[in-house]
Amino acid sequence: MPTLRERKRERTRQAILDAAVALFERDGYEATTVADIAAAADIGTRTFFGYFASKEDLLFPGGDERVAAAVTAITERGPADRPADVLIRALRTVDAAGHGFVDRQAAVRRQVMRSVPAVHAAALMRQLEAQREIAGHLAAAYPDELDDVTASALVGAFIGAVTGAADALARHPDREDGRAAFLDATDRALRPWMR
Amino acid sequence: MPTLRERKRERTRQAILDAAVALFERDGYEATTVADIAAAADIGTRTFFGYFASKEDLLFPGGDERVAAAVTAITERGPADRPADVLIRALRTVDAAGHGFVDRQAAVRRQVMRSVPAVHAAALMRQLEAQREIAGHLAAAYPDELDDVTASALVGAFIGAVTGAADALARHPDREDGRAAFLDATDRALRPWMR
DNA sequence: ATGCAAACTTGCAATGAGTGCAAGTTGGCG
DNA sequence: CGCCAACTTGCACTCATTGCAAGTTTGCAT
Repeated sequence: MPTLRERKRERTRQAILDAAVALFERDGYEATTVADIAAAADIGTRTFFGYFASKEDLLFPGGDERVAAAVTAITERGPADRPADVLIRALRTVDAAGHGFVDRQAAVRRQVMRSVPAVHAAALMRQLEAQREIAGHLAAAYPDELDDVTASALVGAFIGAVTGAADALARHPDREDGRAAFLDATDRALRPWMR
Repeated sequence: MPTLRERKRERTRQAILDAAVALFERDGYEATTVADIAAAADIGTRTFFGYFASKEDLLFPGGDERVAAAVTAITERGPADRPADVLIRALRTVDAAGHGFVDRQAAVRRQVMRSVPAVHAAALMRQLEAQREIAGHLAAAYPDELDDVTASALVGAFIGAVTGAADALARHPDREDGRAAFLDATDRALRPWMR
């Protein structure tokens, strides 16, 4: 069992996150001040920054499960798999994983990303870091054929295709065939690598 | 000839940019305040925001020539060119264009992007907008085979490969074979589309 | 249980970006 | 010449974020 201090810290952290999500949903991201959040979580405003380095960080708590899934796909590659095969499998895994559950956290994040450019920018930054990590693992998995730069180019191409499609789709609010269009578009963009 | 008002405005705008670049070079981006810049350009601090919406904007003045080059490549496509062929040619054009001239502006921008995450994030945001624009033109050029989403996926893949490689390369400060490694990496990542 | 050091909380004062407003200037044009 | 729109600027204000110093609380060894 974690120590009292740790349990307490975790509880406070959760309280902050819960308060923040509730306020963001009710008043919007920009209209909610850090002071509001701290008050709602019943801590001093100054204390907030002991838990989150910035207001933006509230929208990206914890690590990215998608990175973990990709790394797993790399680790569990088959002997006949080429680097591109591994990335294809990784995409499928991630897609299958992040399906069905609609967590409030993520819903708010998407909403805020649409309206606050700085937050969208922050998300892109995290995506870049994710690419770096995945590329590092991929290069390590194929030391004889891929150097860091080539692995990064490859991962960049795959993730770029997926996010490009997702971004384009996000700008068509209507469109009920979203998922199908997304799968079709990424499939066509990445087909040259499939076999 | 533009009106006096316009000439004046342009002169002031340049003065602000020049002052900013000089100060960024001397003291660094973060150590330079907007008030400093305004003072150096001999205008009121408040006036600064009538010329640039934010301090970050100083690093990204004017439109992206790379977008223009890509659009040109799309416009001047040959009858036998597939979408991917056009994008390949666009990359070559851009690469050839942005070669040789080392403008101070761009040098400062790269330097600042390395040290200030928020600025790097802003750059990624602009890149996304560039992708959107290019994808829009590409989809318009191939109305029968590409919809918005597929075009975006394709453009995302190409730009993703390039920036992935560039990012990886930027993290190896040493390495004198930079350009060669970059060309090799993007070539390998995009080869499946070449013919 | 006792007591000390490390970790945590908080208020206070600053800094710096960005904004709304209202008063004063200046350029464009009939 | 005279009016209107555009431009400039100072002022006051909101907010995120940080450094600091003064309390509090916990972990842990004695």
